[in-house]
Amino acid sequence: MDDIVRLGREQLATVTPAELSLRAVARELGIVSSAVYRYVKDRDELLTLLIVDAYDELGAAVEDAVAAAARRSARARALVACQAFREWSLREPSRFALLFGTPVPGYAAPAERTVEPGTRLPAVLMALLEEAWLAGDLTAPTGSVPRTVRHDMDRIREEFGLSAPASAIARGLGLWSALVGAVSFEVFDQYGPDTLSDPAAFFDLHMEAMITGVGF
Amino acid sequence: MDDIVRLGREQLATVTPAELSLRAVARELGIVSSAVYRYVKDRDELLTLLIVDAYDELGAAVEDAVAAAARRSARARALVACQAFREWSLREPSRFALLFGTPVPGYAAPAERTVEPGTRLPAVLMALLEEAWLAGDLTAPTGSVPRTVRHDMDRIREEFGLSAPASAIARGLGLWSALVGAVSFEVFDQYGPDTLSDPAAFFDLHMEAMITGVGF
DNA sequence: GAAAAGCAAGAGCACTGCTCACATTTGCCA
DNA sequence: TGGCAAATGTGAGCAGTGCTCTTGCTTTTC
Repeated sequence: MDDIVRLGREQLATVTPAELSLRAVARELGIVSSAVYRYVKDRDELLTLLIVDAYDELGAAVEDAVAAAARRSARARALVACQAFREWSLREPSRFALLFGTPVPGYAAPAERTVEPGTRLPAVLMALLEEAWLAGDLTAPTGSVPRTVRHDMDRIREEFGLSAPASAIARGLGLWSALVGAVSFEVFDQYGPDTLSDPAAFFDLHMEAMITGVGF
Repeated sequence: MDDIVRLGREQLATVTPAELSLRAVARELGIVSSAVYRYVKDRDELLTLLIVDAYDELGAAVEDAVAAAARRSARARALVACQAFREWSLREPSRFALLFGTPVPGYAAPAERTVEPGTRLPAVLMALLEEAWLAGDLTAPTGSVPRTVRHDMDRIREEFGLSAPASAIARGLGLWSALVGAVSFEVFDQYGPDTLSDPAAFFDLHMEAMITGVGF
């Protein structure tokens, strides 16, 4: 099992999720293709394993980076988290695609196995937001929040035990999607060719603006 | 040729770009698979055609929406553009994935055919930004812009003939990536299941915040 | 030592992209 | 109208994919 996941992960280094091949895994394992089905029900099953694997590694990378900056401000650590996210993603483009790119065809990730590791990342951002809020370092955004949205944000507050106001949570969620968008642009080469000579600097600038927008 | 593109587009309504099948197109065309190669060099060639097709339709949808709101402020029209982008994407998830999702395996879009239609969208945002700037309705963000980024932004300014300052251009580009990120989250179901009961309201709230952040 | 699991093999099905030699149809020009 | 060349369609074939099923071997368990 470990070998299968490992080989799958290795294959993702050179190949996009959609073309991940069970037969290739079997080949490298020195085993006939059908034998793999002893251990893994499906190609989808392998994908799920790899998704969880990637979420875990990415989550650990971000958490470690944040922990290593423990003495800095919540705002600074939020930027650190974004940078760690970006760096992991650029290092592992295919695994990033697995998590945040086009979902593979008929595959629907089983919620009970992927939601928990998948929330780990936004949870880091939310924890920093909460910390800043409790320390009085977060200025809640002005402007009203629609009732429906407020309701959803309140549910999130409850679920994660947050005391920051709904408007701030909404901004945090926005930051999360913007972060993925920015990284996705880089990994998938969405900026035109040669428009950014120093993508890291642009990313930092953009993310600092986003973080400021959240109220940090 | 038109039939091939049309059938490809229809196929993309039910299937992701990675599993777009030339044979299926041939089948629905009542033609043997190899005959398609008379008209289309490659599967990649068909993908390119569909990409251009999708960019054009999406670009037109956004431009039309903005034009239909011609009497409103630049800021309001920026939100309209974002909403039009979102709506088209939710209506055409596979084509959105074709443009902004995981790039298909070995395929590299030929720049000379896709860059121009692809810049049409950010161009809309930039035009609104420029308009607001010229009207004095745009407050340029404070804070310094790193030299490398400034240089890149200046090149963009020149290319598009913009007079807005580099810092504003950078914010605009950030808005563009954040927009794609937000829509991608919805189309690809990245928010957890049932976290947003009213995604449209959340999107509007988020985008208004982003647009404010740009300085509109 | 025998029965019962666990594991691997290999054939086979339906699908994909793509190539190539061959047949047919079409349109144009003398 | 006849003929010819270009355009178009055919079908077989190669290499690859996911997946299933039957067969056989090996290891564990009783």
